[in-house]
Amino acid sequence: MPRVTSKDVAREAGVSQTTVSFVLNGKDEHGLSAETRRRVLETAKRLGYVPSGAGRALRKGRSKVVLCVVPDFPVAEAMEQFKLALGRSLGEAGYTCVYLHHAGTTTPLAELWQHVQPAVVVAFGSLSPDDTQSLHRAEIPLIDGVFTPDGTHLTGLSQEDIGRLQIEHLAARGHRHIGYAALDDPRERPFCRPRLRGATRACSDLGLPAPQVVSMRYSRDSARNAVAEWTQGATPVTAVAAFNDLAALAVLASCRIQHIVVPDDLALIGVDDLPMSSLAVPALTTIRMDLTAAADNLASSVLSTVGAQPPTAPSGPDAADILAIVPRETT
Amino acid sequence: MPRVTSKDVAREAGVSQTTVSFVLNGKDEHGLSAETRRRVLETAKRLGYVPSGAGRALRKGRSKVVLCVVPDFPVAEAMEQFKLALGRSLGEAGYTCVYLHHAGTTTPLAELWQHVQPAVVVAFGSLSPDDTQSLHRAEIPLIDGVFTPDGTHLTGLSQEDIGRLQIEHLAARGHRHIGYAALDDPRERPFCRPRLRGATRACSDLGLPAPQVVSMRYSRDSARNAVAEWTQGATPVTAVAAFNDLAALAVLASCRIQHIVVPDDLALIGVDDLPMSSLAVPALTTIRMDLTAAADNLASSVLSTVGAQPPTAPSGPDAADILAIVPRETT
DNA sequence: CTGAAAGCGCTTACAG
DNA sequence: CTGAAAGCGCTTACAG
Repeated sequence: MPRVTSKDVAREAGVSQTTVSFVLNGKDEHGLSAETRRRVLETAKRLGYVPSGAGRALRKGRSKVVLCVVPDFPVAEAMEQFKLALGRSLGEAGYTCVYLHHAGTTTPLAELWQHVQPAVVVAFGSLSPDDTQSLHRAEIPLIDGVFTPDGTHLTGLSQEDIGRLQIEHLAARGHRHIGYAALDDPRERPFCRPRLRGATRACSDLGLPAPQVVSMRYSRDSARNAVAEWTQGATPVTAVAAFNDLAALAVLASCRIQHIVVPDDLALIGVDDLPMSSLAVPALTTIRMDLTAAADNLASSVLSTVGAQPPTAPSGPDAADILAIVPRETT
Repeated sequence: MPRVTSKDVAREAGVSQTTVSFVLNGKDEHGLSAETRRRVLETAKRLGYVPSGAGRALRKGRSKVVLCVVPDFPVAEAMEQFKLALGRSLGEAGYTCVYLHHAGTTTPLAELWQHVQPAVVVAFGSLSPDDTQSLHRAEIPLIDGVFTPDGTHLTGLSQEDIGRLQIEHLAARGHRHIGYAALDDPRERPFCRPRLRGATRACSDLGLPAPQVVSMRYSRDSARNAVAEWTQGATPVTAVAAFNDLAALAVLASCRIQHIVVPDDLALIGVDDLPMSSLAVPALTTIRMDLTAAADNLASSVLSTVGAQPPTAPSGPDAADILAIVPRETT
């Protein structure tokens, strides 16, 4: 059963291929009669016509694919929700949103652009200068650094605000000497650094001493050392903001082993609201992100980049709505 | 800067477009001279020629894209590793591996096939009958149910073996009355059921009573009830195999609240080896999967489906190598 | 207001 | 052993 082409629709509707194309692509300026328009639409639907991506891409030099490049970063479970939401929004606008997982040395990305000819590339994390340049040469628009501080306006999701929110929560509970659990993993750095910066600024704004930063890994030893640093200094810390829930959970486990009572001896707040966090004993206070809202914001940015939508003012939910404290037992 | 086409290569190398195509696609049967071949290859490289995906797709009706459809299932962190490995293997064979996150009611998948014209569709989880049929009509090969029991030969990853391994480990530690923590989430069912089946069969093979199955959710209450069921019956259970680490961690937290000593009162084994599992107190015994090996196996299946590789006997690492017990403190 | 025709870059059946 | 030509399905400049 051969594929239904626009030629078939044209013949069946008794018009030319040109007219079919105009109708289907909403080229109003040609002033098609309402009747012609209706008939074409009806015929296309009746025949189950689906335009050929290859045909269009070949002709226009650009496909209707939005290529999202995901680097090797430790994705939160929540990221899946983000992908679903982004795919839905873009799908409604006629774009197919597709993910490429790229850890450095696969095929050079450069080849890929030409191979796939995406309408736009969305890079989570940051692309290498080489890749950026090759994209530029291919005249493919790039939306870069979605989750970095520079990308805040794209999603409404501010990494800095996350750190700030943690500090504000702890300060509101009366804490003045606060520790920060940073993560010693290069893949996390793009997230960790801005969060820490936000925390540091919040301390400064609130007149608190800067947070006592300890860099740790996901291991018991590492968490133990971190706790020791926080509790055994001259001015021990009474609360810790952790880069994420996993780090917080490591700290929590370590406290238990060392008989440090949470939250009385040490309060604790994470980020992510992992399923595990509500199960921990005591249950972990954390920050939840509404990634669906963030994805919808990103979809708007993407669509305005490809000209499928007028550039919107950042009207969507702003950071205040995207981030929410989930107060539990560790603070 | 206009794109380099095969015509450019032909002109530059002093041959016809036909010859360029033959050389680049390895059509040996035409008996091209070694010299011509060399010159074309050299020229293509020098000009930085990348074939147009759109051109080829339009001509052949099929692109060099492998489309992986991921349903809305709670992905383990480890899945990322799988994606990276699959992308690398397929990339080496000239295919671009791309992921579509599809939660039911986005654009009907049917449209997508025609839009993107993938060489093959790989479905994690199972596709709806409608989607399967539309794929069939479009004559696009489908590799379905990658992580279901039916897909075991594709990856070498057997869900049943996971359950079996858990039971064997517990039995070797002397446990005879074993509980199974199943998960009350439809999205997990494709994984949970076969794992449970494997566990049940292993018990039967070992002459043990069938596992006492309790279905739970990721919540404290739910875990508490589960533990109560296991410990307060006529013949209490001395060990629990959990569907995954998260369920095991919920049980572990619940044991702690109820002063049930793990592993002395109740032994516990999970699946996944989450980062969190080594941090728990006591640290969780679990099963780790080598998803890189599984991905390489899948890549072979995919390539042989598209005819890019002779069908391989399942030569890769088999289940025994893909699954490994990680013994820790809970057993 | 609508249509005929060209051309995007590729592959391949056919002709030399 | 190699090349000229057709055609995949689309969009759009141009002509009526």
